[in-house]
Amino acid sequence: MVARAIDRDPDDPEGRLDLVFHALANRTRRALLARLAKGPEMVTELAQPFDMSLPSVSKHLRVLERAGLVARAIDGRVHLCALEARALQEVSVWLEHYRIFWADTLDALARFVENGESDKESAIQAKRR
Amino acid sequence: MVARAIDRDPDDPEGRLDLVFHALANRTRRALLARLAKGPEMVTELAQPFDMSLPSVSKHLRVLERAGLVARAIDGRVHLCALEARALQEVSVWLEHYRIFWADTLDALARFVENGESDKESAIQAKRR
DNA sequence: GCGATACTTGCCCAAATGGTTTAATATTAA
DNA sequence: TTAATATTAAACCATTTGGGCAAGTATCGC
Repeated sequence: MVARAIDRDPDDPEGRLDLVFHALANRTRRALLARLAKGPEMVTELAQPFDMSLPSVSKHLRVLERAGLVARAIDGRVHLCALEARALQEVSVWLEHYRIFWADTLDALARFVENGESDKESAIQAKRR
Repeated sequence: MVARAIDRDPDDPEGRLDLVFHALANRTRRALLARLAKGPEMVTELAQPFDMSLPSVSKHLRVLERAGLVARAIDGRVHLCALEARALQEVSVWLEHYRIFWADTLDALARFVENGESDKESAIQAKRR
């Protein structure tokens, strides 16, 4: 009844965002990405630090792969996984539309800190806007 | 068996990321955010464009609220909802750690476009790195 | 060939998700 | 006071998720 991730058209930007955000909404998968940020790794090595069975990690990797966050190079029996930033960049583009909503607040809060509370009113003002 | 969203410690950054990414992993909720980016709205107005029952939209709003993406001001029987950017900013901070992984590729591709293919090799090089 | 190694697949299970409909609650207006 | 409005709550349902284990499939080294 609910559209499954696997049914989503990969050419549909909303569908890709569904896949990417879903993939990121799990701390094991985010930890895998953090690991891959240091360089490519094979599946067994990736799974090693997790208190979890290998098949579970394998499934998490597949979710990341389908989201375009991980690329896989199969070399014999070893699957080498690497971070694929394209999908993260799509998230960044999406986020950009909302940046205006916190930029002002941050600027004002930064001034507030720098000026030692003297700019408190404008900080609150910015937050309310 | 699996940790539920509601069980997550809101002071735990990973838990907050779980909540935010999960909230964003649904196109109805992203559409609600896009709507709220134009200004605060009451629940009924927010729900109006969606081919979905009001209680469903109400639940989506609660998910967004728990993730810190939406703030609610109750005025009589009307609940006014507003975009709350704090949580999106956390996503931005998280994403920042990975920016380096696509910045190079983008720079090289930009040069590639500017130089009319003359820089093709370095673009591919950057992509491979 | 044959065992060890590196993975994936398939099946099971409890819990979460996303939707529905029907109440319930609270506030406003007539 | 009574009816309409705005919204949530509760109960229900199908599907997805995330975990486990056991079995399958390649591939490598001897």
